[in-house]
Amino acid sequence: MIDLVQLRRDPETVKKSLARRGVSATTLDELISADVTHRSLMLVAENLRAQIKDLSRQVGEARRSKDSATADELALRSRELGDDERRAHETAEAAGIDVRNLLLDLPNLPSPDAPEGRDETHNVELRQWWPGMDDGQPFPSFGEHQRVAHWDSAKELGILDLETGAKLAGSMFPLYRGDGSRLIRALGAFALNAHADEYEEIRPPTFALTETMTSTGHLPKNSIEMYAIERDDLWAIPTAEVPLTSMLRGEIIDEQRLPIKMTALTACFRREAGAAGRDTRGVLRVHEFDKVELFAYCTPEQAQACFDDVLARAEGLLRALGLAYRVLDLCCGDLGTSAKRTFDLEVFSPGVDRWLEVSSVSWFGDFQARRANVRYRSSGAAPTLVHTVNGSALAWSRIWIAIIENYRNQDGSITIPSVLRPFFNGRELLRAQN
RNA sequence: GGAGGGAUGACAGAGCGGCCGAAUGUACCGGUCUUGAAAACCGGCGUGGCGAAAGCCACCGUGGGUUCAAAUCCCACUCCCUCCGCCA
Repeated sequence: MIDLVQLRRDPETVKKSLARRGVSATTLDELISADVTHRSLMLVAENLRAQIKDLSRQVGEARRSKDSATADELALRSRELGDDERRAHETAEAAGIDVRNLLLDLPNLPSPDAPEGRDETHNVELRQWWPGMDDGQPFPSFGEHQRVAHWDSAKELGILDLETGAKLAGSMFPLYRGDGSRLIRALGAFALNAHADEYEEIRPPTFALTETMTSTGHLPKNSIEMYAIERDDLWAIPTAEVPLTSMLRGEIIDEQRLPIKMTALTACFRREAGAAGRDTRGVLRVHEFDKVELFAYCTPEQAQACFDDVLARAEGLLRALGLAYRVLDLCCGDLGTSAKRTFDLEVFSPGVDRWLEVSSVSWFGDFQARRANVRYRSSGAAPTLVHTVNGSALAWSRIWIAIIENYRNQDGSITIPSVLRPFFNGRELLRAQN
């Protein structure tokens, strides 16, 4: 949620900033006038309320001094005002809901540093990295044995069973088996271990209440993207960002505690409505996948350092896994609703012959904190909204693809990246199993 | 699932339907005293909205209701605690 006070004080700046992401000035003018209406209606209602309270106070005084004639008369007047007050209050409240709805619809102001652009074609590639690059080697050229899509090679190895997954939960719910399953587990454990030095490990609930989803901004807008368990008013989380952002909802944090850094490995659920058919072969796009998330609540001053740290950790994992990747600076038009700045990490996978998004690192400013009402206080000062930063490190279903495809050998076996071998009892190869 | 108890400011903990936005204690901030600290004493100390300010309004788990007037009465719900049952 953007800052309404800022919009009031400096509408031009807000308009200019949001125009970069395609929000029209008319939309903002609408909000501004709704806000004016709301405030004037509120003033009317509050004045009536003040009069009623004053009269009621006088009734009490009259009663105490046994002047019941005056008391009755005052009570009657107050009662008459009551009907007006109720109506005024309802009108004002409705106007307030209008304002809130308009406000909830608006995306965050992009960072001044975010590149211009309407859609993903305008994203800026900042850099690439690949194994051996630091020693002057060129981008890897891949052999024919690596040009095999994972849906073929993994099936051959017996580590991915999409048919059985579909039998259990429908299409796009993958079932990994044997070493395929173990590889997923290894990746999650590897990442959590890597982050545990500075980030508190959290294992949150996989489901969240409507109230929680709303405070993170996932509801009401994105409801078709999420799985719901209506009977219990629960939603399957699309990312650990949801529970982590809400952990300190409504609280005022002592500045000394910031930054608060957390990491969590959870399943993530996405309905991918409308995505069927495109880029969905194998496990390119699935309804359920595991992801390790990094998250920080921080002061505005700490935000840049936190952002850099999350990005560095995500990149660090990719380097440790020996996978070629690139970093994209998302343009204004491609930013998620809540983000001010986002860097995506994409890994190259030769079998499907494309870059796969495996991480998204975002700085949200106080946008999420305003809705979730998370603030901090530095000694004596008024509470201030925190900033939030988060990023995946990493989303495993696509890393899994990249490993299966990049590390495929001529005989069809897969070389296990060295950092993962401890999770395979030291084994180096992943072979066909029966 | 059954029975009972509870939910008030950072924490603890009062609060006959009417000067209660809320006693008191602790913590915290400022000051006096002190070489310094502690103690003692004095003062301050919730959040949000509107407003230039004075001030007004809202908030005592949540949502309704009764009343001229609700933290206080009524109803529903949520959460927590204790006991019983069931069970990874």
